[in-house]
Amino acid sequence: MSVLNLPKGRRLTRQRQIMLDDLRKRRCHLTAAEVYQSVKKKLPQISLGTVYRNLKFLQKEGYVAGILCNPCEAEQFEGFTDHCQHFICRICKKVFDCQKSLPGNFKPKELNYLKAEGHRIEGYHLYLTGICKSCLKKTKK
Amino acid sequence: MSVLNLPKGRRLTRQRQIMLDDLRKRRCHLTAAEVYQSVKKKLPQISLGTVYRNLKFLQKEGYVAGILCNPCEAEQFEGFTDHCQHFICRICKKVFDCQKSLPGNFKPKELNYLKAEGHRIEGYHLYLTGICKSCLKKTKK
DNA sequence: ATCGTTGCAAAATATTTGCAGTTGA
DNA sequence: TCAACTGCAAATATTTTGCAACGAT
Repeated sequence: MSVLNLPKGRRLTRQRQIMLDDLRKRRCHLTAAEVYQSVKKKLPQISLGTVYRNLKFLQKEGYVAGILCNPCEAEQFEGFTDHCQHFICRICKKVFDCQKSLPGNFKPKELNYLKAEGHRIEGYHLYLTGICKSCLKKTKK
Repeated sequence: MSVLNLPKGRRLTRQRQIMLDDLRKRRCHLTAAEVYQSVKKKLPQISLGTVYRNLKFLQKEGYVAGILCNPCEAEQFEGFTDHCQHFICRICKKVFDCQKSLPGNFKPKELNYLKAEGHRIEGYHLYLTGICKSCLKKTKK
């Protein structure tokens, strides 16, 4: 169970709790429709509208990571906001998670520049782009 | 004028040329609708369908950078594929270009890992996330 | 002349929204 | 209690597609 610290007035509903838990547990990138399908198992009554509304809400509050989606078809969500490293094939659109592949996380000290400008940096997403092994093979044929 | 090196059979049309030039000249992130509006100045007859088709085409060929869009509303395109560094405010969705801010480009030697796996890495996008100065001010109120 | 590309318009998808009923704090 | 939510369904917005005409090689 993830803990949410919501601003005064906003409510922690079952729908939000389950959506967030689900996103975090699955550790992958989901479109709104996929989140809907997934969450429906525990909340058969939930509506797509609610999923959209809550994704925006969680995103605004910083609980759900941006959307990402490089050459991906649809907007996607994931349950982590701090940092992520991905490799995305521009041909097949497949996303390879590099979290474990890359030794050590990217900690750019250049961030100090942005901090000095007065922004608050909370995390980052690194998207490496190119062509994956499998698509390279097909191209060469 | 950007030079395109298209695969045999594919054509370099005025529409594609102008779209690419425009995307590169503007050096910013545009939705398909924005590209359409922008390109229309030079090509009043162009249709939205063509813009969508060509964005996908240019993207697949590697001429137009992925889509990006972190906490952005709609899919966005930009004219560079090699590397980009952005800071995105999760509240107002504004995108700050860090290209000039960050001294030196991010050249992760960890990329060797992916190369060893057989993938071809062509570029990267770094998205720093957080809350911008202006939104921070409003929050504190 | 051929065949990839285009504009147009319709179809398919995806996202947002109004509203009346529900529910968390 | 009661304003913040939700489900539902209708309204919008976005993206894709079929097709006949066009145009680059």
